[in-house]
Amino acid sequence: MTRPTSRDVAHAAGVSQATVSLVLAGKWRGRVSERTATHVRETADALGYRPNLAARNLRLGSTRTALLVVPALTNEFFARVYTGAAKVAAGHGFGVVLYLSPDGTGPARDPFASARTALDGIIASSMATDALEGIRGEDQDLPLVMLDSDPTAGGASAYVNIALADGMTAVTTHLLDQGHRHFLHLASAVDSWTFDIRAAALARTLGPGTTLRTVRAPLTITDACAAMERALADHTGPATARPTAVVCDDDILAVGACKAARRLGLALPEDLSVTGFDDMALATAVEPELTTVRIPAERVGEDGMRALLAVLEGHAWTAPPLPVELVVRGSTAPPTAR
Amino acid sequence: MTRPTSRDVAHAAGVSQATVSLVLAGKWRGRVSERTATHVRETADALGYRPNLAARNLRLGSTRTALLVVPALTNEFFARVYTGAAKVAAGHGFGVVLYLSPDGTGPARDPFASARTALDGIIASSMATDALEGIRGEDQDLPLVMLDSDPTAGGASAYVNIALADGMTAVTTHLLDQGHRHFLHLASAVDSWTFDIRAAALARTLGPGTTLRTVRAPLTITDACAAMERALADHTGPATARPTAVVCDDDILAVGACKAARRLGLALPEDLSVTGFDDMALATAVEPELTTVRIPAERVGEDGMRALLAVLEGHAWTAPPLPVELVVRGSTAPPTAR
DNA sequence: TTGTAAGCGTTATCAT
DNA sequence: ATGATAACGCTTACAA
Repeated sequence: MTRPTSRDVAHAAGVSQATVSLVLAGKWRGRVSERTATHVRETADALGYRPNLAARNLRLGSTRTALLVVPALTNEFFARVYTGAAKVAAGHGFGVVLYLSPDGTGPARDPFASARTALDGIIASSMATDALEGIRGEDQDLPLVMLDSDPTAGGASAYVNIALADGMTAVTTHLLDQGHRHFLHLASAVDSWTFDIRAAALARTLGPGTTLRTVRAPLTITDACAAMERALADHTGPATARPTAVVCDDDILAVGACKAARRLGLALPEDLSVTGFDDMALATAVEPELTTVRIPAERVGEDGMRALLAVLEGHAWTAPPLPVELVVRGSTAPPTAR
Repeated sequence: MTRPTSRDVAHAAGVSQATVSLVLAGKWRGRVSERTATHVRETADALGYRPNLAARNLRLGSTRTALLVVPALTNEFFARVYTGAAKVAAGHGFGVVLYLSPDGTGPARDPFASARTALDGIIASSMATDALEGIRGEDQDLPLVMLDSDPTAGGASAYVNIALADGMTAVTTHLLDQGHRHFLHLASAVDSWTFDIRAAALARTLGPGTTLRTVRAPLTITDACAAMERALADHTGPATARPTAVVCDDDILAVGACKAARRLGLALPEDLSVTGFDDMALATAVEPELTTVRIPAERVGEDGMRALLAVLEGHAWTAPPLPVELVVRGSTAPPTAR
């Protein structure tokens, strides 16, 4: 037996298709008698009727589907963003389909070919500005919500931002208070606004009498470790002042930095303090646990979906940046005099 | 201006809608002249025509969409499975929509309500057998591919399996060869076939003259650490033989076990050997790096999608279990005599 | 209060 | 080689 249609339900209940549609859509107030309404619902249940979404979408012209564009899922941050977005979407009868932007944050190539669904809107997380163009070029009038991206770039329907600068200022201040003066910034190699803003906040917070050196690495533990080993190797001689604190753009980078330090025989946190960013599961997996900045990743996804829903209903959507929290753990300590 | 339809393209090109459809579907061999075919394609490009998928789905009765059911995305294993499935799907013009089964592996409640798409098939990963019923109950005739699940349970259209028993046997043998005799099995608290088979292989491989104790914990680092601390606390006195090797169902559990050991003042791997399972990024994040069993997670997703595609084309699909690989790192060593 | 009918954009079957 | 036409299952005026 094939799946029952609304016509089958109508026939079985002895009413018209229109009545079935009205009842099941819940908009029958004063248009269908209470008695027939319940009767229709019962027969629909009995037949196990579920509406054909393709037909509904065709008729309605909307699919109640959002596309979430993220660089990768193996990064726990984006997995959490998806989880949050999907949760809010489900509560509103929406679906979320993922698109993994191929080259990390490079221009997204035809997201519609792979996410084979008609879309009501797009949510993009931590994308480079030029990647935005790649998406927007396809469909100029599709609502676009940007998460964790440059709000001054324009072009999007709404922005969900995070108080990243506050977070970076907080860790930096924490390290300064502990007496650190020589900093190494282990930055992400991908050129993205979300990382630029971290660098800016770090540089701004460091006052006079401090030194700052920047090293970039791809967002993997091994890459970060290698980059860090090279960077610290420059400081083996007593000529230049070795940094006593390493500020990382990300927990993954921080873990790599810790590995490198250990390989070079440095004790953590006595010889070197290391800080992360994001506070993912990784941060408490390692020893010592990472001092880091907690980002409410699920909340980012939730607000992204809320913003999209608002835009779709014609409302503008704005909200203050999501607050972050400094989490002090064992990977930071005052520098030991030597 | 609204999006152009095939009718608009037909009108602009001066041909009928049917011709447009044939040309764009690529099935016009000997039915449409070469000249008009290229003309149609050009006008379609010029107008920026893209077919309405809702209409196509309605007409064709299939959506070219698969539902992938996983317990959670924050577990890197499932993120990799998704990535593999999505990659293969994209190559065949298919989409993959995710459904996060709420309670880890509990019965999935109406996956269709949240993944609001008509589906061509379902791929379920590492689900408990009763969760299978929850899904299948909705649509009896929908193709179902089970990943990493009991192939003898029946009911699915195809199974993709992993040589987990081989992997567990390999780690166990590795530990036995190193001289370990007293084992602790840190098992997953979720009751799933994928973990049952690990336990069975472990018990089977341990010969006479060995002891085995089992402790269960939820799949988080903190839970694993707590469970492990309780378990090892029982062995503080010299009365009972403290285990020298902890075999874990998962890298996450293993990391938790390492933390617990360190808190109790045990040195790794001298005082205690710990092994993981999966070989996720976590395994090399910690110090010492985990001896573990590498599972080709992306490959699992890829084969799952391939199996579904085969089933949809009416072919049966079978393949040998995916091979796994023992990766020996620093978390295991011969037990030190005391 | 309920039924009739048109149309959403596509593909497939028939004529021409 | 091409065009007219009928579905696919649903929603929503409008008619009764």
